[in-house]
Amino acid sequence: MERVPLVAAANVSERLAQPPALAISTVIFALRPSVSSGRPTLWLPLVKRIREPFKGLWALPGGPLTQAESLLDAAARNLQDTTGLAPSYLEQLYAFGGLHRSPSQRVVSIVYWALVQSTEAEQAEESENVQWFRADGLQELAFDHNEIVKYALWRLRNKMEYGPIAYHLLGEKFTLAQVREVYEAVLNRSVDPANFRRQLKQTAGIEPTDEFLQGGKHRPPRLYRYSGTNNHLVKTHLLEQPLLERAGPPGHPPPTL
Amino acid sequence: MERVPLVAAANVSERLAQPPALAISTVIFALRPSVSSGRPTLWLPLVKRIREPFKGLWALPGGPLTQAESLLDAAARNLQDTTGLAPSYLEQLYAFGGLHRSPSQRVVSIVYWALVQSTEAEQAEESENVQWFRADGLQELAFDHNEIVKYALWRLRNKMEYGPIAYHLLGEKFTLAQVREVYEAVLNRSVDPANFRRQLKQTAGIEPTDEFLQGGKHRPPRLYRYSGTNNHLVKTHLLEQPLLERAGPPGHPPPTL
DNA sequence: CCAAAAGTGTTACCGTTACACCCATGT
DNA sequence: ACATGGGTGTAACGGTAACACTTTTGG
Repeated sequence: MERVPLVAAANVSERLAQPPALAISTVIFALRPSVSSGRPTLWLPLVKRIREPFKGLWALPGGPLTQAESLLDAAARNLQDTTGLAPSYLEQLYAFGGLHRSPSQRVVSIVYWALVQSTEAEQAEESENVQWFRADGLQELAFDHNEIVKYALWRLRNKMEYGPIAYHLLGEKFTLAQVREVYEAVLNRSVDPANFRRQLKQTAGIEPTDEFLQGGKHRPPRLYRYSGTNNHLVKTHLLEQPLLERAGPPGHPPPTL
Repeated sequence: MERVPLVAAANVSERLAQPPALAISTVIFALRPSVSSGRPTLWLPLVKRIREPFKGLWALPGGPLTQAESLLDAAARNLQDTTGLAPSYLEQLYAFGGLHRSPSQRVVSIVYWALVQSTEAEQAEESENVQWFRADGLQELAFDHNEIVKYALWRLRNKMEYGPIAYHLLGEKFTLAQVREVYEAVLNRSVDPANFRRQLKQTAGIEPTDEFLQGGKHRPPRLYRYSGTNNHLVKTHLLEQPLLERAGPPGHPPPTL
């Protein structure tokens, strides 16, 4: 929400003299069962604009950056404000600073993206002005937010292919099949269960528990736990380059809006 | 409640009311022959601070974001301003927004990183207040700029392992051995010439010319040309996820300063 | 006993790595 | 001729993909 104190009837020269406004927005992903198939799919919460510009359209949660907050804190806070949830993973996506992103004023948005555990996501608040939508096939959003979501999705998919982040969409304990479902949902392709299992077991940070998931129709699968630094929420630390995390910035940063 | 000496006579509440300042900085890489070995190594230009804070220390080139510029334009401009050069590659690195990056004022810096062709880099301007330094083993810099450079280096190295960016450090035409030298210089390890050659030839976007580099002591190597979208300088385009560019955001974003 | 998911074993495939070898040129 | 980097051939290695197979549960 690039809401900015409308600068009343500011004349042009005055507007030019002012620095660009700075806002934080967040793309929040969570898994929810699809209405049709019941299988998990990606959803995200949006906020309805209650004033111009783009009044009535849906937009990413966000707000101005206040003096006392770091960028990360600001992102976490507006995640909390809109959904009532705490992120399981939170990372900077990109800074969007095109000249005409907002018709009324020059705004630079620093956008974060977050993953929320599915167990918590069920309790997420909804209201008249906050609703969840399927991440694919979104309607037209305010500002350049369609592009931003598209880019966030690309990042999520890209990262899921090599990084240990799928767990952040699940609860504390999970079966390997559930992890596989996450991959299939996010990457939108089927994955061989046998090979997938082996790859996961090689991956450090994923530990078997003594528990098994009961209540299924078949052989009860073992539950696992993710023991990677749980603070993936906050300080992704000081530039050690981990083995698995190939990473690198977006091969393609998004259009320079 | 730390006392901040600067900011003239601004009282605290006034400072809190102001939005954080927004600045653009750029980490500019170019290859220059090492003084000792003569082999190419990574260098970058820094600017000496002529006022507080950190007066006398070296810092990344940068400045405030003006109303009329996109983020990318601003980065390109201050690259031009400090070195007199045009970037061959330019990409957003990260937005740094920690609370105490600058002692006097809250500043959010959106940092870009750039590659400059070695042919041009030779003509780069130097002066009392602008000098080039070897990218590794830098002295203490102003602000959090040591961290930023460290992160930019990590990104460069990471990207070089899978992306077609080495060419941006060379001239228009180059031998495969020169490309290999770039890899060796940046990644700091030796690369098998035979295998490297084959990998490059598979890579799309690199085309042989009819010319050969004369004047060497041995068999003249063929010259090649990079025909990838040359606008890698500017619009890295609309989110097509290319095959080679695995990419994904920094596995680890830098410390949230 | 049967269906279906959990979990294991095995093999083919493919890209990378290591390194032996030939080619072309200046001295 | 010979030293040296340019350039090609080839075989071992390692990770992934495909898929047959065994195990364990509920019905």
